[in-house]
Amino acid sequence: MPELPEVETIVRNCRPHLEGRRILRFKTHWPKNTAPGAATVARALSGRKIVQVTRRAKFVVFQLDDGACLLIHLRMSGRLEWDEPQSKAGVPARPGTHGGDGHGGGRRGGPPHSNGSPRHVRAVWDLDNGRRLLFCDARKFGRIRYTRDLAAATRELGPEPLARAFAPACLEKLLAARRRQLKPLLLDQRVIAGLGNIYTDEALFRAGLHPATSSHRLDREQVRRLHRGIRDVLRLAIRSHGTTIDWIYPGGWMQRRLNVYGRTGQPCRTCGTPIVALRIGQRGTHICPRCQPKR
DNA sequence: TGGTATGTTCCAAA
DNA sequence: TTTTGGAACATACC
Repeated sequence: MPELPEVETIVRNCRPHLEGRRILRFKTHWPKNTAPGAATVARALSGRKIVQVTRRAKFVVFQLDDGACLLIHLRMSGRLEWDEPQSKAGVPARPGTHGGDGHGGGRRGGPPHSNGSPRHVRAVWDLDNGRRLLFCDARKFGRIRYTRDLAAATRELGPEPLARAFAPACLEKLLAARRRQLKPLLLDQRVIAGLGNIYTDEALFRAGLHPATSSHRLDREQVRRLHRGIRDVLRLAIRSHGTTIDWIYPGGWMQRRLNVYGRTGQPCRTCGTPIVALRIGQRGTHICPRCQPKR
């Protein structure tokens, strides 16, 4: 699912269409994943204006005109889409009677829009300009959370790796405070917020570090390279509008620039050694065994 | 059919 | 106490 660069791209894309809009109605078809409860959130959002759309870690954040916030986490397969209200023939958009499950047609191939009707719709925002924003999520792992206290809701998250304040010394401190393998450490949102499986592998490759290295054993130069690797790969991915691997996230082209993720068996772009797939911390992990030697 | 999946969380074991 | 491994969540794709 989307990591920091994909979420950032989504936020930038929908920002001009959402900021200043008023929410007429919010309806979730998957109350289990809506906190603190479908009815409460629907009531709280009704009539509110979206004043700002931002990102924190992998959360899309709608800041509302009463100071409250709506946090959307896409997890593995969530997407934000637009449901265009009227077809040219004046036929109203199909409401999708129950749970928004796939309406038969357009089953084979193609993006969810091939049939004109998005699949797996879990929540809907009706806006004051007649447009409808949809939260679609095949796997139902996504989460929508309403809060009056954004700081409290995001208190557990680590620093933003692209923030100015995130200096090499900051990373050094985070790494030295624990003795964990680098890969699961970097994936831990409480340590650093926003990295996922793709960009963790890519950052470690750029730093020339093996993903199973213990975090407290890096010297200052290695920390500096990792810091650089994280920031460079995230910035390049944002410029590339994220990584498109499968049907879940369209529109990006970072996949052409990946060095190790998804390149098992292909030659390393630096040294030609075939890329190897490992399992570390239950996650598929990709390395160049020559550029990222173990210790 | 079985294995895998861009994520997070909870629990048990080391 | 900290770290690691496994399972669970629910579905689609190869």
